[in-house]
Amino acid sequence: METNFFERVYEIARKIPYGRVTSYGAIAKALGSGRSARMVGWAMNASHNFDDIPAHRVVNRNGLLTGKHHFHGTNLMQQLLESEGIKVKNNQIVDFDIHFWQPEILTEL
DNA sequence: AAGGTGACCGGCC
DNA sequence: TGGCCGGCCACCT
Repeated sequence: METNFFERVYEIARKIPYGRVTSYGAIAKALGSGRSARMVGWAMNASHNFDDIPAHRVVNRNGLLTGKHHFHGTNLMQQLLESEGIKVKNNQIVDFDIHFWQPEILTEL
């Protein structure tokens, strides 16, 4: 078992419904460590090795597309979100609280 | 083996 | 109002 942490993050990321978004902190909280949001972000960094990870649905608590710079295209992330019916304005998700989806808390795995 | 980094978050000044 | 700092934990050099 190497880096099960990644799999846990991916497990939740994959559960993000279509047209919904979540924050790193929310995923971190789902993992049981609400303050380890950085790890979530880092895990998403490795998500490039997996095509099943909708990293574009994961943004920071501000609903800002902080990780868009890591995508292949500069505005690819925004296009993907808009493609799912999510409006993005100035690199920020409009009505983020509405589209926000909180993953189920994984008490144990 | 130790130190630095990171797609964050929350609090403090 | 906004900028700075600490915390958190895994990965990389």
